[in-house]
Amino acid sequence: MKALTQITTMQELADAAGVSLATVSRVLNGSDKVSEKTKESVMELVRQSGFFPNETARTMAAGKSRLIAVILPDVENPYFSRLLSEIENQCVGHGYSMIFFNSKGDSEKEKDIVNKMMARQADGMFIAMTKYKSESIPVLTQATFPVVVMSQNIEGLNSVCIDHQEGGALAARHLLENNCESFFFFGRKDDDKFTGFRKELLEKGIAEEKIQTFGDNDWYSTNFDEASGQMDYFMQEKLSDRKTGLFCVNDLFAVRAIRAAHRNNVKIPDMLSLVGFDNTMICDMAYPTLTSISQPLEEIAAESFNLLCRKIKEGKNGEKCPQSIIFHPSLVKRES
Amino acid sequence: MKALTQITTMQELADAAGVSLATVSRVLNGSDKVSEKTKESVMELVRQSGFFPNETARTMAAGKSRLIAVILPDVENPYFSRLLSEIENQCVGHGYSMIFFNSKGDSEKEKDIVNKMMARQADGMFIAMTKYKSESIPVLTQATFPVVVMSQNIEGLNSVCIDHQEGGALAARHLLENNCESFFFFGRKDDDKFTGFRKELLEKGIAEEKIQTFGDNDWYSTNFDEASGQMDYFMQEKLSDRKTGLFCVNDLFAVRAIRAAHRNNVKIPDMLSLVGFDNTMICDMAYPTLTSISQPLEEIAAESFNLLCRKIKEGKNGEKCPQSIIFHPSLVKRES
DNA sequence: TTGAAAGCGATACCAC
DNA sequence: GTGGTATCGCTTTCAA
Repeated sequence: MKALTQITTMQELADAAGVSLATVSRVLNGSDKVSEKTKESVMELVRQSGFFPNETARTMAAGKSRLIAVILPDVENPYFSRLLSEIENQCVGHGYSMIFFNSKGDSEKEKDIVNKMMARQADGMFIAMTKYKSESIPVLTQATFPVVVMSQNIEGLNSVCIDHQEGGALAARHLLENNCESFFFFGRKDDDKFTGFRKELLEKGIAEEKIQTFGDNDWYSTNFDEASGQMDYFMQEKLSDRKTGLFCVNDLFAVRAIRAAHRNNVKIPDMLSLVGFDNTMICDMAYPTLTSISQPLEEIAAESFNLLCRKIKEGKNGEKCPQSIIFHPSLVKRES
Repeated sequence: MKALTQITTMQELADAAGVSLATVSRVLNGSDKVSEKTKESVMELVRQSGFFPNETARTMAAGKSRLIAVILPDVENPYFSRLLSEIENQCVGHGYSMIFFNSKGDSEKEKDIVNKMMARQADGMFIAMTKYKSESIPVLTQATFPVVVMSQNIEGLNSVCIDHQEGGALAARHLLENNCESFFFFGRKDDDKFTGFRKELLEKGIAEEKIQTFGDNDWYSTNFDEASGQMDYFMQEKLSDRKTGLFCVNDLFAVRAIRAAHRNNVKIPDMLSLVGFDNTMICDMAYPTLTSISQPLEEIAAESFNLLCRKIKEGKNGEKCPQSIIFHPSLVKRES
């Protein structure tokens, strides 16, 4: 007879309980076809021995791993670390474990990860991307598990995100209300945020030439020193006598703008009005505090998780009709 | 005959290659006891079919999962998100996948995670804790895999961290050099940082009553609104005519102090000199920029990983002699 | 309600 | 060098 603490397999537990391996399995999986009596005695033994079923073997036999992969472009961005925290909360709260990857926006890496996760029999995947046309999208579509994209609405894939154009429009409206007369976007021209920003401004009668962009890089990979240089240049060369409005692709860059404003003696919000994006914790840390476009992160995480779970349950059937959930962003006014 | 793209198991691959399952396994695991010729033909088939061996089955058969668990108290703290990023880099770079957990400093959660990870046959674990006497330590010691603690030096466990007392001493010296005459620590009295801070000040002839602490909570769980209130109170009631020095347990709180200083018209660094801890990205975002104690995060991550790998290789033998690696912190002077 | 046994897809030992 | 096969610890039919 084994000592209780030495029980490491269900067979040993079954022997100790005087039942069969199959019965122990049923008890542990909450099957109803077990008599209360045997269920109790088995559970008692489980408690006493502190037995945990081997999850690898479970995965192998059942084909489900209770493992969810999460790919983010950059956890060091407070927006993504917050997102990660919310997702982790959802996963662990629902009995899943989370495998995390930092992609740095590299689509080769993303593809590798998808393969790796298929090999691990992951049940599903969350991914946030930074490119609109990532080469990893086809791979994502053909994964053996459902994928939910959390950054943008991608055709053919389940997506949960905000309406970025609407975010841009909110920023535009705010800058207009603050009497700005020329407008700049720090980020890529093809960013939906800029599309919405520009559209709103044009509709409100702003002249085309009063709307410009700069810092046209992949934002996730731009190093901040370079951005700071661009901001300095902006402060020195681009400001007119009338009030200028600056909308930044994310809060991280907006804070760089604030620093550059200090360096170049540009008064915020007197000469320059500033709007960031993501409404991260750094908005309140900056001086002056940063006005920003807020994403309902908790809802995004929760709905993403619900959607993924639904797709996991649907299995191969549901994979043909990807779903999109679009949230509305909101403006959080602060001092900038 | 299966189509190439349908090959999902090593047996199928073996059939297609006209060799045995065992041979395929040898090829895939880089065994030398395979002729160049068969190795080439198998590899060719692997490439053509895009075959990936099932990692779950590998884990099951070999007993090693190439899975490493990481537990952090709070990814939203930029210090930890940076640490996570470095660790992820190490893990993925060395062929491991990383399962991530946010513990919120809850030792019950930590214990659960250890059990879960044993069930998943994790190869090792990194953990950062916030309590000196966490109840999860005994569980950590008895895990089936090696554990490396990344926040403090804990007896009986592998640890990689900085000398927190030295960090406190650096802060003290800096405040002394800046002519402060009274000294405050925002954080717990029993924090090593304070021990070192206080010791250094006393040695330099500062009177005991000139050294105080406030905000004596578990720092990871304190909500920032509460901290802001405490900072306001501090600014209003605790500053004397002579210059005051404030040392904060981390940068997050130090930034709250800066905000409170603005609100209460306290000039930094004229009336108040401020030192944070961790030297996170927010030091450069604050205004004035924040002087902080820096931890060599990249080295900490790299050495932690090396240590963990060594312990994994040693197996059951090496687990009896836990190792500690202590780094030196450094002061990064900025405007505060 | 219970038990026996067939997988799940690899690894690694033992023959040849 | 190569192949056959026991094995890892569980889930899940199928019978009883």
